Amino acid sequence: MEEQYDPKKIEPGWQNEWATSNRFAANETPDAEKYYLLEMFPYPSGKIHIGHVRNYTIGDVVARYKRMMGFNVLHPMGWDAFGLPAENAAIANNTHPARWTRENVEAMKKQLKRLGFSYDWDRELSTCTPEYYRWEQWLFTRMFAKKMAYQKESHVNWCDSCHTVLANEQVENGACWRCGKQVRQKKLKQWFFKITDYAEDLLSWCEKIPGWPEKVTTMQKNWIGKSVGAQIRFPIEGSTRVITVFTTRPDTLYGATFMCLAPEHPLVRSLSKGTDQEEAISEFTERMTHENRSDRSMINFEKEGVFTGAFAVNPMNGRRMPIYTANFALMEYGTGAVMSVPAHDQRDFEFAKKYELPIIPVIRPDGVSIENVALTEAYTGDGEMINSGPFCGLENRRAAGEMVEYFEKNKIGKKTISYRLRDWGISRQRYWGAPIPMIFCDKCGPVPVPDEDLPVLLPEDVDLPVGGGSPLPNLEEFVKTTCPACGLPARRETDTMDTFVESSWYFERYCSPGCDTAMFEKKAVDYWMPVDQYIGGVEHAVLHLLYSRYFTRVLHDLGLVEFKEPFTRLLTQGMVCKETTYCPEHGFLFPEEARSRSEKQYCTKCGHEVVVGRVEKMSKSKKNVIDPNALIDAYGADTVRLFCLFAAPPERDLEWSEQGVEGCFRFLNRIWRIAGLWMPLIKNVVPYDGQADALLVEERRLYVKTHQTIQKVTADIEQRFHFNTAISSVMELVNMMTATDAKKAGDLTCRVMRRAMDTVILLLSPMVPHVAEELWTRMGNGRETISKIAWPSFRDDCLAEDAWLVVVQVNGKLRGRFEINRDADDDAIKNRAMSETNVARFIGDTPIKKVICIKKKLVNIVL
RNA sequence: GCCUGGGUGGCGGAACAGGUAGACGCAAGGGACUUAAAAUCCCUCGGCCCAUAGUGGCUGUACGAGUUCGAUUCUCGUCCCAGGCACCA
Repeated sequence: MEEQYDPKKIEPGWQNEWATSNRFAANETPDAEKYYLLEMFPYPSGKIHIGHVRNYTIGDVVARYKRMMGFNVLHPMGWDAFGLPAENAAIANNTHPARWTRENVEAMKKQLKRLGFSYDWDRELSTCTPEYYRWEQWLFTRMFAKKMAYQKESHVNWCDSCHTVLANEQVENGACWRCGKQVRQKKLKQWFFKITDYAEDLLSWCEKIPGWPEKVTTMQKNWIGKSVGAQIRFPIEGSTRVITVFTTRPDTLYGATFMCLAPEHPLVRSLSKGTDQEEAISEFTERMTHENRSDRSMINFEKEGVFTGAFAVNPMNGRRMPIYTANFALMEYGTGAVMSVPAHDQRDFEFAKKYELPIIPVIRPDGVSIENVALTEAYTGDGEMINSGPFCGLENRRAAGEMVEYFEKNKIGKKTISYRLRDWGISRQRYWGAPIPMIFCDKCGPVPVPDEDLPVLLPEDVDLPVGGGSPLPNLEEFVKTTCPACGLPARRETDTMDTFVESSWYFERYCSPGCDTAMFEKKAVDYWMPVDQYIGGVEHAVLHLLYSRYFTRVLHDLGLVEFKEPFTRLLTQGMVCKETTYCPEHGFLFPEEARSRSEKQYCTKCGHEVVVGRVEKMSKSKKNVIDPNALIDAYGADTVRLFCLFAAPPERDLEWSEQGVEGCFRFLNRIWRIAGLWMPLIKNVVPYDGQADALLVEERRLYVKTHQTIQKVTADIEQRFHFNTAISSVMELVNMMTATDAKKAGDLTCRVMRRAMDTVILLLSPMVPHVAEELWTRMGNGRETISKIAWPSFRDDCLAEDAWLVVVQVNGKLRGRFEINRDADDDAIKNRAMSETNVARFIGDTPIKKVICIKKKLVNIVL
């Protein structure tokens, strides 16, 4: 095997081999233990980016490893194919979203195949096909029947640039998650999924999915935002009506001195009617509706409010509490009304200072008197109740409980739990999505499309409006229909579903992707689900992952699946980053636009010195991207895969380094060379498999190292997916092999060498499958694919080296080291330690207090 | 402000259960081979100190304390960085 390592020559052949033999097709085999490995499917943007490569490489290693471990592995891939970019691209390129999407899928599939991922392509699915969204529509009608899908008019997040509404989760810092434009409030009638019904269940199960990173479950918990408190009813002076507030601090009720209502609160206008505040209120609420929500939620937003002219009565002490409307009160949370306790809430405190409202402390910190001290900020801690009638003197937390009991007895209020989570708004005023299968009839109201009329096909013969927005409302033949209930003319819903709906059940669809009688075959889902290992970016922590958990519960309660949690284990891989280069004149530069000269870099356009900026997430705008295709051309898929795994552990950010890639390429070359060098000697030799003791020193070292490496690599993959350290240990083994002289090798050495060589190839095969297959075959193992070979196992009796290296400390400081036979006892080790010259020097005449001896490791002599 | 991570050589990163800090790789420097270069191979590589150059000494894992025979690892406090949430009553 004199030829050089040339990935171009070997990779396509193996990819072809895997494809034609349908090697990675998965079947339900009840007696085999299943393993469902899933990576988040991509949006077909047209090109695989390096983040995908990393994500899918990690997944592929696990899939291939689990197969070698004997699992029946399901490893599918598909396309999250509905979505806005297709519409924008279609307008820009004068094509159709369907065509644009189809072409992108083809291009990306080709790229994925070039990377050698072991997918079961028979299960490929695309969410924009009627075969897929038909069942989503079917589910929608079932959810409608259960009132799990409902319509309501409300203030929604509207993105002007995307011409559509967004769910709360899809607004980041007041901006659209997709395009980054500021979102504004708009009143619209929309379809919602009642995710709030599952708030408690979703929250409590966060504790029951230990295979998820704590970071993600914490983010979900925060998003759900459970608060335990009470609802309290306040009578309105001179009225029979009451205002109900939600508070987490019922213990502070005696300190409530005023009240704030959200500007949208229905009582605001009616209370002010006829008072001299009417005009001011009207002006204020009008202004607030124009104020966009993102501005209103800015931290430095000035607290502002207007007196309504009315008063509420504190049910405990009869205090008159002026009712305000305030910009910080949110209609969507709690009851839209707040009892304000300025002494114990910082926000209320600031408001009270501004409008000169009374501040009455009702809790004092232990042993501190605050009654007659002017407060500079609210006291939010615990303490002893004061100014609180019969509750004075109690510890405030206890008082809270007793007061809630009192409320319930006297019908003043009750214990209540509030969640931050809102229902999931799924209507999108866009074309390229799954039509919502509803019909509006003047007589019957909203009527679901009957099963036999599903799917409601998305019409393909349309012209997209150039300014954006959906063509569907103007498409007569789509809109006009008849009511399935009464047969009279009716109108079709023209909104489409949020694309996060498709991705909330695709993992179930993979189990039986061709099923045309149901969403999925129950038998297949029962076998494969839940997903054993899910891998993807952390950016979906509260979007896709929360929606998917919710959907699984819906399916569970419809009796369609047996489980509640779709993903048993979750790995969120870090971003791929690269250093940026910036020219003061030309902005960010591509690497090839900077020339280096004497340690510094200069812009090729203007000669300015270039600022080598910080390492940042790869993005087109920063010009620090790299193209996977070009990399594969230069180094081959195996090198690209290897680098993605070697440069950092998967959950951490990965810093891209061209030189690092080069290093990985060199490593594969080195293996190729050693294999070539030893091939004539070991090709027809039986790998050594006996005891280590029967070998000579050098052979034994290599043999033991081989077994140690198997142990280490197995543990690294099994326990933590730390492929970087797994690869390091294989490198160590290879280094030892390099040091073995082929010219002096006897029969036994060759057999040990063959064992080492086989081990290296097998251990690396999930990571660099092409070169592994090639070497495996060339070693004379036939053209049997390597993934059918079992993962190597190690012998416990071959892990121990002949001698232990023991280090000696005196008073905890390292003073010497020696090797000693592995069956030496403690006394022998201690004696040997004391006799070390350098050690003896430090002991001198000082009496020894204590000697600590850790077998195989160290001796510490304490003076 | 709150919640999660994280801070180790010139760089990416190791150290599994409190026991040799810096595995493995990159970069750098030196050498071998070569007419030369590339490739390859070998050596050195945290900092400082020493007439003894060693199996040498001191110091070193953001900073300051503590527990321990021994701390990158455990505890407390401080600083910095990244991500998430943020007027949620």
